[in-house]
Amino acid sequence: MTARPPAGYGYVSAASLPSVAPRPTLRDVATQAGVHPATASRALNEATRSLVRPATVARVREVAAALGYQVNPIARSLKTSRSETVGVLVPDLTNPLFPPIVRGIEDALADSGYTVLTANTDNDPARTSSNFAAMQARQVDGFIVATALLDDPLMHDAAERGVPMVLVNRLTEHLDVSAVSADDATGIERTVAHLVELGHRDIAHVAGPLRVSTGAVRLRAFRAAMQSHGLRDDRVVEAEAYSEAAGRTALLRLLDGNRPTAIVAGNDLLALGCYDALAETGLSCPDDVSIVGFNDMPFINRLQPPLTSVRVPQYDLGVEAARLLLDRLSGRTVTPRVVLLPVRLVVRGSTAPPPTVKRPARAAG
Amino acid sequence: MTARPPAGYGYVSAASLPSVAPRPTLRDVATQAGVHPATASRALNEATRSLVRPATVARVREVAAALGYQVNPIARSLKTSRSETVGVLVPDLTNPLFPPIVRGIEDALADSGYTVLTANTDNDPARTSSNFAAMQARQVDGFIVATALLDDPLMHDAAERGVPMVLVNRLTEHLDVSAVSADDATGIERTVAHLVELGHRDIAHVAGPLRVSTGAVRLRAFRAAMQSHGLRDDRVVEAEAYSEAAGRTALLRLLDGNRPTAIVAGNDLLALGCYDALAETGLSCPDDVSIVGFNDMPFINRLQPPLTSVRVPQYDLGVEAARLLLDRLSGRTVTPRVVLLPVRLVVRGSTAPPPTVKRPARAAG
DNA sequence: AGCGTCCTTGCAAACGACTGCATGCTCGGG
DNA sequence: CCCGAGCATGCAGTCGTTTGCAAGGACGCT
Repeated sequence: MTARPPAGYGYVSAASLPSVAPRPTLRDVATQAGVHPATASRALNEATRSLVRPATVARVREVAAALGYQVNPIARSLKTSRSETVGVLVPDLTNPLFPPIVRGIEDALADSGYTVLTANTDNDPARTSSNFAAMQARQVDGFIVATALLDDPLMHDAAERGVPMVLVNRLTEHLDVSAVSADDATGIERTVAHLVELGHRDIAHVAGPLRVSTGAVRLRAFRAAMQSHGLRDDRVVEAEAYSEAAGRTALLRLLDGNRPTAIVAGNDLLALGCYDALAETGLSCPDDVSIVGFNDMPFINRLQPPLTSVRVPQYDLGVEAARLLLDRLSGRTVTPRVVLLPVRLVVRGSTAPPPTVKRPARAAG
Repeated sequence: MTARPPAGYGYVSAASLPSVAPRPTLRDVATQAGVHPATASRALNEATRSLVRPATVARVREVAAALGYQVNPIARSLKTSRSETVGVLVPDLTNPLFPPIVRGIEDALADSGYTVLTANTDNDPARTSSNFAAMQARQVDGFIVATALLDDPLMHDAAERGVPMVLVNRLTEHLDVSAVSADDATGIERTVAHLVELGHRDIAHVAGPLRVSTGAVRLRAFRAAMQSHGLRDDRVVEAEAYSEAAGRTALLRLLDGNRPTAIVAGNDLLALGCYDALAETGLSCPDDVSIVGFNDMPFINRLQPPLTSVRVPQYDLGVEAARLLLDRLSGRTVTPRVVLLPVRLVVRGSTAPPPTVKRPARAAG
């Protein structure tokens, strides 16, 4: 075996091409500035800069700039065991709920020099565990978690050990961690109020999976709201997942009995599924049944009919989560906080007064 | 100042709690297995395993498993100057085109043990540069770039220096890098053929920005297709961006003259903008004007009317890009390749035969 | 029986930055 | 004029792995 340069990098003898100049190291800067690497390090480092004579600082920084020096985050991480990187775990980036959140996180973190490692868990325990472990191994300084499963032992342990962690759009009662979420309860409350105002009395709820915190929270809010209006709060069916298919199935099950005049769907995807179910049953929205979604996904205003939905400030959710984490990382805040962001009911074409023909005993007019 | 443990990690005196066991290091494994760290390293490392006696390998691996040892990627990176990490640059994760691509990339890379660093550039040169630099500093092994701007000097230099890089959904002629893209030309060709078959002759193109490669490619394809049918190929207006607003503006400009019976939009967002413009002008789609989009975004089948569009296999685009990059990183392939993935025209309600009233001289029937 | 050759393993030097400690210098006060 | 304090800087070890080199042992062959 003859010695070979590593393949793939267009390696050439130094004579022929201006061979790729290796990135300058701290030592290069130091030498060129006529100081010891330690001094250069201190001069370049915000926190230790005060230990170095201003003139020296200036000289070092000049040289560094001239050489285009950038610290090697890897070497730094090895020594400091921090990485200026945070891990973001989402179930599925393809779900329109998450991109704005992730975007908000990235924007907010980038301002502080952090970068983001993302992974999709599909809410699958195995994937969650392995992704989480991989991120921990890469020394991420903290986590932002939008995944449902907090039962993951790895994650649970980590949280209890005090690994910085913020939950987005998911709450937990078992664990003492910061979380930021939309004010789902108020959203549901307004939704119910809106429907009641339109004249609905038979209102059903197609709930998201109850093992997911949003599913449980919204169901509870639905019950509370219905009770406060003195209405039956037990017309509820749980969807198996937050998906169109699950929404369709759930509503079909519900329509089997005597049908409600309005449906509060656990989220927009479920609402879309409800559209399908209604279409299959020959019912019309909103003439026969009104439907309200949750999240106000992009383009949902262009559906037929445009969906009334609760707008969740997803981007801000991400930004706020990032802030919480940054506070935690900087040591400013240590006690977990829960932040609820306000929501807004956006009324569109999918909600209308109930059909009066519903009570055939009365006059049809 | 009394010495203080670093804040925020629930630090306690070693006696009171089972203090957080630091992750075992290679040295721990070695000691416990009664070998030198170097041997342990070789035993644990796929590529060097053959240098170690099988019995020793087994012993080391057992101990490693028992201790729950995982290599420290940071230390490894420092030594090998590779990071098992790739950088992904997208303009905006919030644009529904990109999540599936990113997801495909992540899934394909995860299988090979790579993790993904993502950043949004907004197609802004400054953001692009700084993100790119930050990723390079973090020793990413390669890049997958979905951003329009290849003029970025940093990126351009990097590409020429042979930094592994794959373009997604963007092509370039100035640079010799691998790229994977949808077969846009064929998509447009099929679109035009479909419209012609329906009876359309006056077909216009609302093109995406021409400085973006997809904009240019699709325009060229449109011209070619029209010519091949012997039709006028100059009814074209360029949108300033791939956005609904730009699509609306562009079409309004176009409708000023005598109007076409069908519109080929540069992508779905532009098509949505066209919907708006038609609505404002009191025209109906598809009765007065047919519209075709590009990309087949999620939920676009639920619009009013459901949009005929060219389906692009976005997820596969991401997977393929990841594969190309992996090939490159493993040194198997060094010559750049361009991969075009097949597309499919999905016909829905936004396309119909042209209104016959258009030629008032003829019979109205 | 001796010697050469693998094969297996150990040694130690990196990779690049950070940091506790030591050192040398300057300056001021008595 | 001397000494101590304090500031600025240098020294060297360290983080956890990888890897070229060398050494030791076992084995086969003559």
